[in-house]
Amino acid sequence: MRQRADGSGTADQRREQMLRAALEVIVERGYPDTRIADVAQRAGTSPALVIYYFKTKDQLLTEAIRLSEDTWYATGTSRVAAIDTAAGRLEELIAMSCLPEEDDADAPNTSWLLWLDLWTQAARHPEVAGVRQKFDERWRDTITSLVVEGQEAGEFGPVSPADFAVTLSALLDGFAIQIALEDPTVDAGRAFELTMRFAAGELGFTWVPRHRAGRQADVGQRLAGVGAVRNGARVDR
Amino acid sequence: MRQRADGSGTADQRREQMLRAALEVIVERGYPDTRIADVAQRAGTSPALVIYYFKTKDQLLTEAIRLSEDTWYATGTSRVAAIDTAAGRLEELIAMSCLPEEDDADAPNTSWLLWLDLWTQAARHPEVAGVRQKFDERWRDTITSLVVEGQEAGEFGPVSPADFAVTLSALLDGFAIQIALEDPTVDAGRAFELTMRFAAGELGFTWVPRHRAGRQADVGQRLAGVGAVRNGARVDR
DNA sequence: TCAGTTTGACTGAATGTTCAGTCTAGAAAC
DNA sequence: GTTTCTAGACTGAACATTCAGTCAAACTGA
Repeated sequence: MRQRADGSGTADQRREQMLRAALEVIVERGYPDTRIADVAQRAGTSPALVIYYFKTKDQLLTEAIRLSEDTWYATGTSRVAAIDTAAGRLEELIAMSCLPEEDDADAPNTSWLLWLDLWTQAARHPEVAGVRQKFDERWRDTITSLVVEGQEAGEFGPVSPADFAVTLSALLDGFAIQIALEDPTVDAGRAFELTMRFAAGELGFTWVPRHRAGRQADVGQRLAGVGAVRNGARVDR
Repeated sequence: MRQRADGSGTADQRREQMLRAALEVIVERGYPDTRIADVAQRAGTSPALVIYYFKTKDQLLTEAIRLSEDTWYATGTSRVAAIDTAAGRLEELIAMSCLPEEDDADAPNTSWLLWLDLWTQAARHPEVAGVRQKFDERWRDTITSLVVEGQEAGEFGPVSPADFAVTLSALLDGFAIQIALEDPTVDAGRAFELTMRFAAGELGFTWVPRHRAGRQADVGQRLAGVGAVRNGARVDR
């Protein structure tokens, strides 16, 4: 609403700027070691101002994580919605939790590290637990209805959508850990491939990895072609 | 080696006492919020003594987590070794990461919460990262060789043991999160069942849950019969 | 056997640092 | 002139770690 003299923008912009700063710091230093002073510095303001906007440190961090999850989900599902086959949509869904986003300047790269912090905090802080719970439910629901759609379209076999959703999301979470911790034996590409194989086997559609020798090429392709819809999933049941 | 007058035992016992105390506190308060004073109090000593034994707080906590993982793995695998079919061994392996241990007084219940903390710390502290890395490798190797054994015995079909191990361990980690955070839709029993179904499907053996209506009963059985070997896995390929 | 010495276990009281959150007051917008 | 923002300086509490010793068991040598 208000335009500051120095061009720093409205109060809302100020808030978001701080939230983004907070996210960066959380990813770097971890949730508990994130200091208000760090966030303030990165946002180019004073600690006092940060507290002025967010009553407490916890509120700031919780809101930051919520923002991150929400934007991640929103951009991901919008990409998903543009795909016409259920199998393709599922592939995109899996890609969005395995393969790195192109890091757009205005979309803070949802780091898997953030998830680790989210889980750990959720264990002890009810406030955060609520955020995670909702986020997880939404995620599983998304998978569930995607499966139902695929079944109605005849693309997928008759498995229990709920069971499949629970299992797939667990698998993705597990791989997220490996990716976040940069496990040498499980990089993002392998996680993606194994997950796709699981999904294909379980739901009964055939899937062939596009670039046999090129997981990196796959990632590169994501980075290069923004609008290019991945169409490797072939349905033939 | 030395016996104290008050019966507090040798230095080694002291150390272990502190490590166990540390584990309890970590589970309760979380890794970063664990204070030396807490550990000292629970071990019935002074903060200074804790530092006397473990140079720093980090060393104490890292060692505590290592101890926990090692005893968990050791007791689990010894149970596994007593089973004669590969499918049965696999089931026990899965049970040990899904279903709660009987909480023996001298074996601190490996809480899944500990894993969350382990992962989060591993992300930022190389020392901890090493511990996790080794632990994970060992775990996947265990699964891999179990699969190979099963294949040689003709119990399992011809899947890639390495791929299966990576996928299964990711799935288990993912479920561990849900269990740790007490997700209402994914309790330990359901996680166990879904994981077993995945394993059975993937490896090609048939598996029927023992107590259809009784996941809880299943856990209860574990709690009751210590030596009773679970023998629900039937191989028939 | 026993004074003297060493050594490891242990403690209470500092010390110093790190931070979240407050206070005061000035600048900008309306 | 009043409300909304903003920052610098500050406060108070929490905590890890240090230090300067105490205490008792174990060893040593006569």
